[in-house]
Amino acid sequence: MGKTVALKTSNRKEQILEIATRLFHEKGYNATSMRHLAEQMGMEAASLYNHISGKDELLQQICFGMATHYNGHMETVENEIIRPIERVEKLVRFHIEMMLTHFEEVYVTNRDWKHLKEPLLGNFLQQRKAYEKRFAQLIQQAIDAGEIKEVHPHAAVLTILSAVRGIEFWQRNPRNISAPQLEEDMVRILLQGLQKA
Amino acid sequence: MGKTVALKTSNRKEQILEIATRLFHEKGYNATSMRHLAEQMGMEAASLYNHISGKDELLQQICFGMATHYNGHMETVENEIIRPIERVEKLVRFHIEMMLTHFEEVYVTNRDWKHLKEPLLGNFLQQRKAYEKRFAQLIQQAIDAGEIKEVHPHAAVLTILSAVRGIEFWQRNPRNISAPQLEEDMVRILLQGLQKA
DNA sequence: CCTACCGATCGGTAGG
DNA sequence: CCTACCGATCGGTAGG
Repeated sequence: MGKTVALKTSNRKEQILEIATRLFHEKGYNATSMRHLAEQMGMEAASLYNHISGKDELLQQICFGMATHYNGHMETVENEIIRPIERVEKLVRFHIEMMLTHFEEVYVTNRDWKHLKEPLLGNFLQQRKAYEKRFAQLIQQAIDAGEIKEVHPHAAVLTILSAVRGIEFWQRNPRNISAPQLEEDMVRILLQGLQKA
Repeated sequence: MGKTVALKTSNRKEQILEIATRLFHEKGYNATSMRHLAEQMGMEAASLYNHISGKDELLQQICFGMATHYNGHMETVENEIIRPIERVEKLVRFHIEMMLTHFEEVYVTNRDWKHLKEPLLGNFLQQRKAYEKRFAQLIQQAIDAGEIKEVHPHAAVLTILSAVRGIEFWQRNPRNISAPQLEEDMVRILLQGLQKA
């Protein structure tokens, strides 16, 4: 019986996190009230605090979950035995696919990490900075190998990350370009450029 | 004397708008309180309402000012007698330069336009959609002229606009890449691509 | 441009 | 999981 209760609590917590992710995405962290979240859960606002410590915790779960996910993938790519430029392309594709498959979590993390509180805010920024550095190093290796043009590695990382992030503005309607097509076009523009040779 | 008062009021309004732009950039629209804005102006919150109709008006001024600025430039580029790809490059450079020279206004517009209220929200979205369509048409013309690869024009616009917008995450410190260098690298990546031919 | 104030809403707690 | 409630803060108004 104790086990049942524990499981139920755990599921409840996950449910809250799922709905919070959706609401944060729709309205933003600040504009999402605990009362609205509770309403969507079919309970009173006060009852939420039996499952979570506060609004903060929900944002933390989302942001640090994403950070762990990205770091894990970076590790994998670094350990693959492939050409540097293939590593870069894999990273670009991974970022695009994360935008497509984990849209809400990525979106919320990108926009709302600023509302994390210290010392978690500092921790998060440190992780992101370290991630971008590893990304830039892979680009530098591709430059050294003569596979990529001699651009500033950090400018390249910035261009890639922000271009990909722009997928959040992409209109997902049937009359528009499809997801796989968007991925191919974006990878092509970033690697081969718009201009015809 | 009436003239003096009118002038003073006008200056005061511009002052409020300047400070509001800075605060909106730092904290976001929702998190910026009229009390904090008033404090920065050296007055009480209630006094702000002698110069402006409400918090809404400040956001409107910023967002529609930017929209007008971008639309005006688009008109200019469309009327220039140059090759299609040169038009595209001019637009890319204009967007980058706007991010560098009107940083706070562009940043606030990009992030906080969602807080505009109807019917202005609809009007703004309509303007943005029309702008992106004109941008896509210029790209289509460059494709037709054989100057740009056959990508989906909207994918290209999305990639360009979001890559440029990413400049908001760029660290402006002396140890980092300079603004003109960033512009050149970004234009080069978008037009010629990262990969060496 | 100020004092004084309003109704609304917020995140969160006490106690059961 | 609920009722009842707290202190804080919000955008904005009345009246001068």
